[in-house]
Amino acid sequence: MPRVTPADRRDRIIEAAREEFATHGFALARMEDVAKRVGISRAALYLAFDSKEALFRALVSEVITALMPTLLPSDYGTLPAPALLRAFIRNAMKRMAAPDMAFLPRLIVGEGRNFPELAQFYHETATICVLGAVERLILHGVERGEFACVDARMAAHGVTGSIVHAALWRSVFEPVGAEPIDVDWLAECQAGMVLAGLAGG
Amino acid sequence: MPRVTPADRRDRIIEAAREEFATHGFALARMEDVAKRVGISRAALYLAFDSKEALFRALVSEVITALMPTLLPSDYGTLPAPALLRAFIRNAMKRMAAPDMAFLPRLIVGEGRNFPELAQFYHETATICVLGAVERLILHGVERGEFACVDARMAAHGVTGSIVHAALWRSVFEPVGAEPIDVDWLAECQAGMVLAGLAGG
Amino acid sequence: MPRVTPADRRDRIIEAAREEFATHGFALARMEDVAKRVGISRAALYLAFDSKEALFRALVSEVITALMPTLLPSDYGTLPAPALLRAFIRNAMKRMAAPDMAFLPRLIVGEGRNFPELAQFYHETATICVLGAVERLILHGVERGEFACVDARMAAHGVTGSIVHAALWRSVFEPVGAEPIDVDWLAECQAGMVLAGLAGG
Amino acid sequence: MPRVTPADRRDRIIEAAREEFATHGFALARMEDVAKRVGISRAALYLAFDSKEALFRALVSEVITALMPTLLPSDYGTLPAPALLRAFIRNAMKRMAAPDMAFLPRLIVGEGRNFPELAQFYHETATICVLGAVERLILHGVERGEFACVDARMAAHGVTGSIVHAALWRSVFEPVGAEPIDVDWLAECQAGMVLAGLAGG
DNA sequence: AATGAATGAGGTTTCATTCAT
DNA sequence: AATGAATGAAACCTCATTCAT
Repeated sequence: MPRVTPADRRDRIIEAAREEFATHGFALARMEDVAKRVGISRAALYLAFDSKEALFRALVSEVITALMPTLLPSDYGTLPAPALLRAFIRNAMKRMAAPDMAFLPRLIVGEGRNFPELAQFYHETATICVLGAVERLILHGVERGEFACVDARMAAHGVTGSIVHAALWRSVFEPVGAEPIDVDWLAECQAGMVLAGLAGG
Repeated sequence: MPRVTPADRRDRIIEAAREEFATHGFALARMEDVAKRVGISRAALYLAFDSKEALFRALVSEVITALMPTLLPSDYGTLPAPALLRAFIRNAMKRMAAPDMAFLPRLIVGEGRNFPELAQFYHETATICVLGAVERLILHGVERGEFACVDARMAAHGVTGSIVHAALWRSVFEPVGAEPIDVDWLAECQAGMVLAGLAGG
Repeated sequence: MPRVTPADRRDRIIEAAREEFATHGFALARMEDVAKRVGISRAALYLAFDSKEALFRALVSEVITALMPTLLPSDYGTLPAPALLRAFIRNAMKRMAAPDMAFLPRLIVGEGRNFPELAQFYHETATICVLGAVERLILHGVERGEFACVDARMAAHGVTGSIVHAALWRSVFEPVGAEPIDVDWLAECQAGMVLAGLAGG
Repeated sequence: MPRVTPADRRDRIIEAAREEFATHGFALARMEDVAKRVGISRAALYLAFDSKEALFRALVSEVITALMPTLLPSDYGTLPAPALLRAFIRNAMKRMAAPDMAFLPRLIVGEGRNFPELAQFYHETATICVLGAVERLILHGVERGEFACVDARMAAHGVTGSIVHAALWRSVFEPVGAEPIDVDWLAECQAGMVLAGLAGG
């Protein structure tokens, strides 16, 4: 039983890749820097991944896969829809804006044109999924008479948009001097606005 | 009287650069492709711009500069604040999501780490400016009793966030198969939600 | 009768070329800088000279041609050979080490490999000529019994070597901090040494 | 135990660089030609040296460093000063005029303006050092009554000048048809002249 | 499994030179 | 006669990737 399993090695490489790709983007990240960060040789990277692209894809996939379960509300029934929605917004915004996650939308946005299948994967796995969950949550509230009848899809866009906005703000603008936002408070305000919009007339 | 003035040439180069940088990002865009698109030699590019970076900066600056005046509401007094805000959201979202503009936030997000001064310029020139204008618009409405007293800054974040969201959706996800959004209708819904949130209790 | 004749123009270009080639050497001198120095366009240079090489050749030839008459002793008969030799050394060393001339051996030495015909021209026109003149002067002295019988050629090498040495010292080493030499005094000492060597046993 | 150690490789590159830089000077030498001469790829050069400049600097430094110990007289005491001086001139002139060394002053003179720190290094490490050694040797002879009291510094200039002269002659003018000089004989004659100059009157 | 060494492909940039005006 | 604008031909350098050991 080896001390360092191949899977461990893979994970350590991906961890290093996260830092490098997050900092420099795909094109400007250097395999050498990834290797240095792991403490192995450049050539050893190619024992675990076929190419720079493959590593990038693996990173993005893994991050998305790890992110999703922590994002979605686990249960739609036990709480009133407004409380559920508020909780989701607070949680998701906090998750997405966390330093180890905020780079993801930045990377997807930045490299989407060069890696369409990644953009697609992100879109299908993350965006669609969250969007759908929020939409269902809203429809669920509508059914139960807790929300007025509105275009649930568009309302969901509003929710996800504000979450991504928080992540991008953190990861793109705060490093260049933007006034930091209080994510909890922003979540609170967004939730208030959305809920007001969803409140029956 | 020359057929092609230097300024014309500069503009044509920037136009070509827009396509290339928008498609490939900074690092993967090739000066040769820009030149080909203009129909001139690579060396001729360097008559107008000192370097690839300089061209990129010029492009971004120019787009931001051209964008701003068309984004902001020109007059805060003649209409009721709710109508004004609704009009702003509709107009700005349409502008930002237009095919020739939606690439901008994508580029800023994607290259912000490598060109911090551009991210900063965008942030200070565009984001702050729009954010401030929306905030003032809301405060203006609050003063006139048309809006309830809320955290105007956070509300403004919600507005700008939804605008950027629309642009990114268009420019990042629709090309990889995302369900197209009806920007007008999204604007309508977002405006409804925001206005509901701002409506006095 | 034009204010600026073509010949004037040619001279002004050569003057500018002297500065640029002297400062940067052939390869690193830029035609644009020459043009700027003259106050004309790059293209105008090509009305006067076929190419950068042609300009360089013209410059070197002209400088050599201008230098020679001022270098050689004009008359071998009126003075005793030792006085003549001393006067030659003093004069020639001063001429060659002057700021507007010291660059010449530097250029010849530096570019000789890339411009063999210039090295050859310099060698035949300047070196051989001076060497021969000094040799004849010495032989003249030997004939008149003023000098001992030595290898006049080798003695002449010593004379010209010290002259070139002074020019290179000035132009290569003084700019990087070498202790400045007093050319007059160096000439005096060299002359003393040479004359001692030539003094009959 | 590798067949080719990194140090070997470095040396082979420097050897190749010597040929190319000696032939073409810094600016016109091509890295590709250096690589070809070594029999490796251009990129491999950059494993050993950071840049063309770095390679050039390394070459010059190395040659200077290798040259110096072989140039200076090792012992000032055992021989009469005149014999010592004569031996030094013969040895140094032969060393400097050797085909693998004569290019050095040529390179320093040619590139000194573009690489001032190399000119300075050469001046401080080689020129000053040799000049000083000769000066001390002369003063030593003066103390012992073997030389007349003259300006030892100027006399030393005469000695070093003639040595450089021989190297430049070999490396610049002989390739373009100059009459070859017999270095041994030239050394003999120069030594004779200098010693005559130094001889007490 | 791991790496030091090597490379090929490619990109930016510079500059002498030309040409239409 | 003069030039602004344009270009083609390099040259340096980088880096993902491979391979012998």
